[in-house]
Amino acid sequence: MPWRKIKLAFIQNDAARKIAYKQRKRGIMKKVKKLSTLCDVAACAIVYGPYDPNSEVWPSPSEAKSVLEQFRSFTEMGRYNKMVNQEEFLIEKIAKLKEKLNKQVRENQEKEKTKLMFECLLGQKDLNDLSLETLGDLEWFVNSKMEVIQDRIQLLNSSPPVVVVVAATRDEVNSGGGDQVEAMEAVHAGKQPWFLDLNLKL
Amino acid sequence: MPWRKIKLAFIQNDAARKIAYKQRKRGIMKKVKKLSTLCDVAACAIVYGPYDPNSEVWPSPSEAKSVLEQFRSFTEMGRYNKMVNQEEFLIEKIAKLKEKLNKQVRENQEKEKTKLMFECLLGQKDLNDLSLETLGDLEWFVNSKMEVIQDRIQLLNSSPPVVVVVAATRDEVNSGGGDQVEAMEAVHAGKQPWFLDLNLKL
DNA sequence: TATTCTATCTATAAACT
DNA sequence: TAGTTTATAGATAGAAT
Repeated sequence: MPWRKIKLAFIQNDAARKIAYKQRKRGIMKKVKKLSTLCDVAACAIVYGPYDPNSEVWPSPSEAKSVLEQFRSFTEMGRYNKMVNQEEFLIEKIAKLKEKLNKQVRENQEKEKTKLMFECLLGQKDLNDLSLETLGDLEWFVNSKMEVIQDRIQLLNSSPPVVVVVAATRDEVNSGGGDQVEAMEAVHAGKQPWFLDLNLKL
Repeated sequence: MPWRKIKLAFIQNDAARKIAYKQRKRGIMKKVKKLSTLCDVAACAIVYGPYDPNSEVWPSPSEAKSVLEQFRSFTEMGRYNKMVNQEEFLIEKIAKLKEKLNKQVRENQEKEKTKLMFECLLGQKDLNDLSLETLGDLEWFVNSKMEVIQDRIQLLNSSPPVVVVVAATRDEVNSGGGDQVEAMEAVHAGKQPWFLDLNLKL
């Protein structure tokens, strides 16, 4: 951009981040509008900023909803019978969400540990902050990986960036498709698209 | 834009419109991603093009879904105003749980990516198994870490100040005993600590 | 803090391959 | 039809106000 190119990463400075948010949000809305106008496509944009009290929506909340509605009817998945036994449904919903949340928390703890280890390895975290138990885990983990790492080091020293490998591999994956493709195939197969089952969620 | 500034109106020419659609769609996705990254905001973008068979979604169908749910609850909260107290209570509870869950999920995804990256770097995971989207994330992540790592390399090549920290911390551990003592002795003897090799070579 | 300015970076219409 | 190049319009980070 202007005076300096900024790194594509979270902007630490609060003021700068807020300004960037405001400007870029405006820019995005503008571009969405242009795309819609120039090519006559149905589009909507939603941004939930931690700064403004109400979220930003284009063209408008109602029109954005109508865009979603449009596709609901398009796939003929639209009309749902009125929900009976509302209270029972909600209670059940809560139970399921709680269960899911607990599972997530457990998984989080496990990943937290793994991540912590790597942060230490990268020198991003001070080893003094770690508990005795965590240090034990860290040592074990690293020791167990030493052999693999040494091999890896040799490989990386000879041939350049991993990024290149990634880029090269992307093409192959491209034809195979990811879960996004999978999801779209599901839609085309007549299943309930993820973005249409909103009325099931609350 | 380039050679000629175009009028902000529907592009009559089919070919030109299709090209513009493709390019601008890509540009929008890019900008949404940037906004989300730079300012850490929840955002999603959906474009239903008359040209491509499958609609374009960012960041992923699943994440977009979670953002849309927030949007929906925000805009349609009024619908439940007339509900009786019990139901209202339950609904509010659901909303809070959802929010918490979504946050957990996002955190999880972040950690998943971190872990995945290291697994790839360690050669424990085959890049061919990754989806296109995941590879994109991976590439971004690796790129973002490159700078830090390069700095780290320079630091580690000159002097190993981390060793001091480790040794200091290990003394506490020492009372617990174990083969850690051996490792620490190696450190004190001036050898390169095991976890520094990794940084050096990545 | 918000607005405006400006130098620079990014996006992209058209040409080219 | 799709990818690359080029020249220009648009977006925007930091400074000025």
